[in-house]
Amino acid sequence: MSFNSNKQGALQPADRVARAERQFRSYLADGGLRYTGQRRLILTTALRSVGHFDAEELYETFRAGGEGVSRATVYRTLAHLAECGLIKELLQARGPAFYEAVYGLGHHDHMVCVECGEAIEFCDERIEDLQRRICRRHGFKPIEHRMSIRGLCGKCRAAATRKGR
Amino acid sequence: MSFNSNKQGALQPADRVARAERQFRSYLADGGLRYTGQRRLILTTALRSVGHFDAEELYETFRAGGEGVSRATVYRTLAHLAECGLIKELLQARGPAFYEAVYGLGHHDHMVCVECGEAIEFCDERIEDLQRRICRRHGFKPIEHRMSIRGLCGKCRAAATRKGR
DNA sequence: TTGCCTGCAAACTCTTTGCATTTCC
DNA sequence: GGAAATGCAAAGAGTTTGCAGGCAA
Repeated sequence: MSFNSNKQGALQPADRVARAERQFRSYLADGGLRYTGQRRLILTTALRSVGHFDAEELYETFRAGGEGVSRATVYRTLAHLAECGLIKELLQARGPAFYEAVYGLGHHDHMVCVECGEAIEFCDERIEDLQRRICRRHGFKPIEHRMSIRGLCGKCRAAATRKGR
Repeated sequence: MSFNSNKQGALQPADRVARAERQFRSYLADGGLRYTGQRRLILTTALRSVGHFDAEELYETFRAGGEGVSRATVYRTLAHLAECGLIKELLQARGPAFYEAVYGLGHHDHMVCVECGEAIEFCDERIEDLQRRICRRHGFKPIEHRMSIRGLCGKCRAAATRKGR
């Protein structure tokens, strides 16, 4: 929400940004892409951010600071940063909202295959218990929780192996 | 994805739908709302659904079946069903996508306060380990996971208690 | 008969895209 | 000099909303 200049000495001050910058350049170079001023600005601002942020906040920060970066560039660059693992989209949810009937059925979590989209349901009481404990420790009163694991299901995994690699 | 008529004898056939119907009517009555034909149709179709579905699929099912229910009504009714707990929105994410910088910082999950929006980060290695085991058991190869617990943070919880109740 | 509900279409929010122009290497 | 990036504005997807007429209680 706020993009400060990191004046209040954190653990890894500018060093973390410098390393991230190197990683980003390397990622870009691998794809024949360029490291432009806008990309550097977005990278450093995102990395210095405190807590969570969205594209619009970032865009407004630049506008307010007189640094011209268009909304489109912010979106395009965030996608790159997420792809190379420097930032992460919380609760990634592209496309329409999905529902499922839960009445009369027990609680469960999901494993979703990134290849075929299949959703495997599971429920582990030990995990549920640990979650409750963590909440208690933080004085947090849970209302509900969601857990989803993205990955490759058995079938797609086998198929991928068969195709070599 | 498919809304069959539940011909292949499940565990609780029409009974579950009947009970859910009662709960929905009660929820509606409490709010001075009405139980219309469209709402019944949406409720029963959603409850008989196999797996996950979205608003558009539901809408298309009605259109294909010659039952006229508008898109707007589907959206409005799904919100009601979710509010009274008969269905659940997977990965609820309204509004813009949120990001956070992760480079150089460890993995963690979130507790998000529904009142003030504060996000508390945590990480529990035992949970992580259990997740890996569950994946292995299902032949699933995890790429990443997300876990978030929605509830009331300590401060908001105390504030709510103070206000009576 | 009283409003809540519906359908329609327009509005809205967030994000992506096409295109002309600029920039980087 | 040529590919890639940018900015702009328009398009796109998904969802919500205003309003006139319909319908449950």
